[in-house]
Amino acid sequence: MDPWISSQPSLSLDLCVGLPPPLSHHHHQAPAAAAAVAMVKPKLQLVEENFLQPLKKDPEVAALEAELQRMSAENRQLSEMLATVAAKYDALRGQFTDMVTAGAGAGGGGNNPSSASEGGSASVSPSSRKRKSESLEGGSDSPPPPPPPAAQHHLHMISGGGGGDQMECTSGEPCKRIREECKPKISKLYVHADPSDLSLVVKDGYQWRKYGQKVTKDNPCPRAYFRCSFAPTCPVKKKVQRSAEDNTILVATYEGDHNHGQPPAPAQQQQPTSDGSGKSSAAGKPPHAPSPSPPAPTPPLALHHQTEAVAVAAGEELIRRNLAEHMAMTLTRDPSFKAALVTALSGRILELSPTKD
DNA sequence: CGATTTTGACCTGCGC
DNA sequence: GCGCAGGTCAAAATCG
Repeated sequence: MDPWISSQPSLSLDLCVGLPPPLSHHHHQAPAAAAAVAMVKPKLQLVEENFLQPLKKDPEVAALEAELQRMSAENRQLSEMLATVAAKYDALRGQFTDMVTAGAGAGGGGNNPSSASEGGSASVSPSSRKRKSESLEGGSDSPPPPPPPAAQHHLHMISGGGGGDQMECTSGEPCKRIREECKPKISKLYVHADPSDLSLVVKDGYQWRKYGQKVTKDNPCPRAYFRCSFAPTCPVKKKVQRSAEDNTILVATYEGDHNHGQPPAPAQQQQPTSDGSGKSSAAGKPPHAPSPSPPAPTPPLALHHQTEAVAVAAGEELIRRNLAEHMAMTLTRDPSFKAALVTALSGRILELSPTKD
């Protein structure tokens, strides 16, 4: 089992009913899970407020303690269930990793069926972008683009390295080769998204402005084109498209390099805005910033020169976040879990109700 | 009313 | 040269 899971406060199912809430720092670790659990939080707070009041009678205290013990037992049960689920997930993840590794070894770079089309389009776009770059920025020899500091539930991140593995052209076409070399670095993110969520929004901490959408040939799902709107001169572009094979996977392709720091709004809360409207959910724009603290001293710029190993490490972190959110969503969507929770809480509320005596 | 999204038209590169 | 497909533009629509 993944030790990380058991260390996550928001995943330990430690509801702490009746106790001062350990509202600690898990916002930084598993914001999505915290957000999901927040659905039941108001009820908990209601209970807590009553519980923190001076206790009236000893029998009542005894009853509450008994109830607390019962809840604790239930909590332990749920924790065990979670451990089992996590173990199964770990096994599946191992299998998935093996499959990906095997696929990469055989395909030589194309580990995703959709990556063929992505790569194909990427090989076309630079030329058109080149003509633009001639007029816009005078040959920015900016460093290779960074994998953006993704703060969402990413499944996989691949730092494409526009210069690296895509330079396999041996047909001896100098012009083509030069074009390839001028190509901005491309990195891909594989993001797990709710299939019902029709919006092609990948919240990665940056502000994006959508400037186009296109249905591509080999994928019925439209591809959305985004531009970094935080800085007018930022050359970074992003393409987001659902995987043709798995509708729950969003493939985000980043091109270019941010020439600015990360916007102040952290992409921490990834409330699944699965309203399908895709309207007011500005692309990549976090709904609101929970902490008014100023932006960190431009971590993205620091990340720009990270090695691929770091990118992989970030991918691991993202996988964990993804797991956290997925589990939280699964739990909160489980009717039996909700029913049990509501039963326990309503019983407690009735017990503490002033109209009781 | 300004910012953002939508969407059809246009441009460009590539393969045949 | 032609057609196709991807990428971008820009006017209209929409939202806060």
